[in-house]
Amino acid sequence: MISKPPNHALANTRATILDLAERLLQEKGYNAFSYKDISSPLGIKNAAVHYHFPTKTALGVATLRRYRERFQEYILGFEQSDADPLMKLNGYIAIQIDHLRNDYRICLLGILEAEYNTIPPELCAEAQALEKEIWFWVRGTLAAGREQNIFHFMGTSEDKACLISAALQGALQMARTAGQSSFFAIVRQLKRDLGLKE
Amino acid sequence: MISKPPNHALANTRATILDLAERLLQEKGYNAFSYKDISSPLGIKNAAVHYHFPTKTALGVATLRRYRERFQEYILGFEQSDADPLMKLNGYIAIQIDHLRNDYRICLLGILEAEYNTIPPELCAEAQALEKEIWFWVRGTLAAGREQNIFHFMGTSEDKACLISAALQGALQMARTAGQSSFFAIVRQLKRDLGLKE
DNA sequence: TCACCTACTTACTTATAAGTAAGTTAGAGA
DNA sequence: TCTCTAACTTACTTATAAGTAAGTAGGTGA
Repeated sequence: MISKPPNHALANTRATILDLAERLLQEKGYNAFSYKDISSPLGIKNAAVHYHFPTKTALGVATLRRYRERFQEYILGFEQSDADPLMKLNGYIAIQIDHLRNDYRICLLGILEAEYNTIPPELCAEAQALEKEIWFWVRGTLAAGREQNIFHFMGTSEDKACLISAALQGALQMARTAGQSSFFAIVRQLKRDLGLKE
Repeated sequence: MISKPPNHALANTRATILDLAERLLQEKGYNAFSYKDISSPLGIKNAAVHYHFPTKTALGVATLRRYRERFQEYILGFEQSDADPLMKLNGYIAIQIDHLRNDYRICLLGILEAEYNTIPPELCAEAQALEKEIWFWVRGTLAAGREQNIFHFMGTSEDKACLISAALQGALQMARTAGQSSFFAIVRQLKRDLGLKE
């Protein structure tokens, strides 16, 4: 028989730690959060976090891995439903809006790249992988949308995918100093520059 | 008579500290650099840095202030020479390329916004001011360029200025994981989307 | 020449971080 | 019932950070 996980203070401590770590990364960055920021709100001790994730590096890698898996599931959901490229793009933008509305969180790639020279190499590798995956999917979505006459733009879908990814990443950061309206200004303009109606 | 500054180890320690602080901010961020990162390469002691800048907050604010002043001088230089809007935009892009080529530095606004929830409020205020100044200048440049039939785009110059600022900020960060080519892809696409010839 | 100021150094304090070793407890399986 | 293990806690260690108080050296002005 498969043994059930023992039920202590939390139903699933490991997953709850990852939830918090992800939020802390997006709100404060890798360098600015500590084990105390995780243990204290969960009502456990620092060493309990170390039990699940021996090092901060391991915690960071696990957080990124899970995020990447979620992203893969998300885009797989799009493939299964027959969403058109505009719906896909809007879905991607909706994720960012969700971050914005949740205490001005930013894209994980944003902080990892900003802190790139100070984080463990394992995290750099995860960031590179995530960057590639997102770019690849956006590129494909743009190419399909142009073929279906939904998007209209000059240049390659490769370049356009870089621009849109970078702009949205920058937009979430900019919102912290310039307010949420600047984020929506950027989304508006990105859509105009894809030849979409207002 | 105005007394000359005494000449000790460095010609101008204060300015040298600010130079280093600026570089450290762009390369590692506010949270990831310490007084040792400044004192050690300058061959002085931590306390000497504290002599010039009593707190890290004060050092951060002074660094940002000087950066803002330099930006003002830079755009003033454009007004005095009669540069056209395209030359101005290219000048702005050239600054970013310079950052990129100098050890993948990123825009100061980029790290400050990424670390926004963890830095002293005085620095947040400086970041807001810088953001406003840059946006205002880009907006004006875009509006002038459109009037002179140099730039072509849909929507307001306000929105377009947000997009271009955010995209370039994101582009420098993205280059850290995706390489320098991704930065130049974004610049290419931004120019295409302004109706500029390749 | 003497007192003073600028630009430091020496030698600390306090706080917080990551990480570890050893002990504890509750349930699950044999 | 007994033992084993997962999931912790307690109690540390070590490193590094920001910041400070007191002392010093060398040039300056009266």
